[in-house]
Amino acid sequence: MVTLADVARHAQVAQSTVHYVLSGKRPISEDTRRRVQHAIDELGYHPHAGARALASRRSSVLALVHPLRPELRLPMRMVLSVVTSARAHDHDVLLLTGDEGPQGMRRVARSALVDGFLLMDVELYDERVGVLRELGLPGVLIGVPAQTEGLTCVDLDFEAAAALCVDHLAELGHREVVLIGEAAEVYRRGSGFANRSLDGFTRRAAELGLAASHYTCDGSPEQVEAPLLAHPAATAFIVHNTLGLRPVLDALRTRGRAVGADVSVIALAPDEFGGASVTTVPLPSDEMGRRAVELLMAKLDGAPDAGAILLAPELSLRGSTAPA
Amino acid sequence: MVTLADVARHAQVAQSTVHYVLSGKRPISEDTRRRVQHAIDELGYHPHAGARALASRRSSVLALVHPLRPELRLPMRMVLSVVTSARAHDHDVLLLTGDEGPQGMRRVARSALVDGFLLMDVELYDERVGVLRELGLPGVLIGVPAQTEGLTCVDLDFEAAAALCVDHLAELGHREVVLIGEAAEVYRRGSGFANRSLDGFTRRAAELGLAASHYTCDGSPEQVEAPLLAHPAATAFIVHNTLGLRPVLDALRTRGRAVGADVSVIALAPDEFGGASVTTVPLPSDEMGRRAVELLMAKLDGAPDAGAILLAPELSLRGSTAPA
DNA sequence: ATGAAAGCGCTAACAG
DNA sequence: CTGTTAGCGCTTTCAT
Repeated sequence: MVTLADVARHAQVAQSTVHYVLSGKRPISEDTRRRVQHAIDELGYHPHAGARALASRRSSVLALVHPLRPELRLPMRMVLSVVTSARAHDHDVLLLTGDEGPQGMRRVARSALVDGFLLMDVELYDERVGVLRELGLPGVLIGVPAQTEGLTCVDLDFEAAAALCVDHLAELGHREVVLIGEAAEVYRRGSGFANRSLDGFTRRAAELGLAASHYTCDGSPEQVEAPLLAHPAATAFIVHNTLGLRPVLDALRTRGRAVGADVSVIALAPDEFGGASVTTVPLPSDEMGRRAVELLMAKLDGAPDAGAILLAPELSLRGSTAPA
Repeated sequence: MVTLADVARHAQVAQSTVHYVLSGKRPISEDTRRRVQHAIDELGYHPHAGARALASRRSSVLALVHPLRPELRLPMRMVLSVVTSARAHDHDVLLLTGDEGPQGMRRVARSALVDGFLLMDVELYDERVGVLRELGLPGVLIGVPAQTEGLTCVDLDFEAAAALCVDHLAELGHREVVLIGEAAEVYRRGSGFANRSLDGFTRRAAELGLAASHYTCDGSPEQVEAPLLAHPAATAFIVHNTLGLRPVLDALRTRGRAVGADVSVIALAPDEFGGASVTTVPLPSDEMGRRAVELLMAKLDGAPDAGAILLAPELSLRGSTAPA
């Protein structure tokens, strides 16, 4: 392995000089800088991560924590965005899954393997938040829990997002809107995003004087059919259910209704679902991952908690909504 | 931070003694072992990862490398399986994406951040394989490249998998089979799995004397329809195209054909696709992740290359196939 | 069966 | 602007 000492010898300077050209924490004369840089390139030097972590008390690694409940969904878009953003700040990403539970977080924190935490998919009452507080390491939540004091969270403003859906449909002249939401269990579990979007939906529909109804949907044929049967004349549907979107579209077509013509459907879902033909208010996975990393980097540099940061929703107009 | 010295002081023994009760590399009297263990628990000691890596020249971290091409698919099932398996062997997982290119692999290897590599989604001619060789660190490929000498690879036996699909349909009495495969570009790019399954399909159909045809499919309506139009009387379809599966099923239904009754469809896809009603030869993501980790652990312990390990396909019978 | 001590490669405080 | 040096916390060799 090539060490700092090797580089120093090669460049005829002291170790610390090499260190300081690398860290930039000290003024270095142009001449030595060049000699050192040359030696570094020549020898192919890379600082030893462990030694660096030991001496500096910083590992330059972030832990990305998958929800503790053993549900098999990994928001890939966001994971990639997190890794890319972390690299842009010279950090790497360690993946932690729910299997190990809170112990996993304690382990990597106490062993100084990571400098901070990114919690994915945070729910209203999330075990990980307590662990984060206990550990005292910087952390950023993706998703908003019930209590946000002393925390930093990023999420889509689901209330505004649902309201935006209603607005769009109202502008198109629809007078009755039906929300096909997540499975009942999701609301009960206290998922922040599901409940907040339901609130936004209900409130905005009331403000605009629209008839509004809400159905939970677990994706089963029965629960997909239920809202359609109950509202045979409804012309506007909002689907906040990633897996239910396709079945709902299929069911509408089967009933001979032309989506984007005599019936409008708008989805609240990650962009990759729904494909190219469904009007959506997309979950900005890339931006959420990026913002989360940036907020964490700021915290590592001593910035104070930022509270709950809600990203403004945007309408992604495609072919599935039309005038009433 | 609680250090080895703290524990040693607390237990009235030497540092090295604490170390050896932890590592088990030396006989320790029952009495001291208890005292030390007690001190460890009492103080909540966790060894410092960086210090350990520095002294032992092992980081206990594996790099999981996402394909370098910037395609946005992360096989979540497998990632989770890899992390879980790695933890079972006292290792953590660092996620590397394509963004950084081969430089990322060099960086984490040379800085001793990781002990070995797991390459996901390896193609026939994969840039990462060369980098792996150059670095000289242990690595396991998930997917099989053109040259496997001096390597260790895990993958589903796609040739056998496709043959198994053909067998199943032949047993049901079908005499003509149609393979709806991946996008043309995937075959051209030299994806190992796509080409190998095509081989298995062609060969077995020939052996059994079945009429066989193959279509590439990019998921567009045209390419989904094409095979159905060309073979209006065909009763057996094999779909090796994750995203194309749903559209194919829809298109068949739209034409009034009852899947699982007058037409049979079998999918070669990860288990989560197709849902509960499609007969599949599933990609064993969990097992692949687990095997890959185990092989890598063995390599870290000095085991020789294992070559290409092909997992036997299994038929997962559901409702979408029926007698001709 | 246990202890003492020399590094591992880097950072940062101190000295000039 | 540059050099010297004392650790960081753990592993391992050498003693006993």
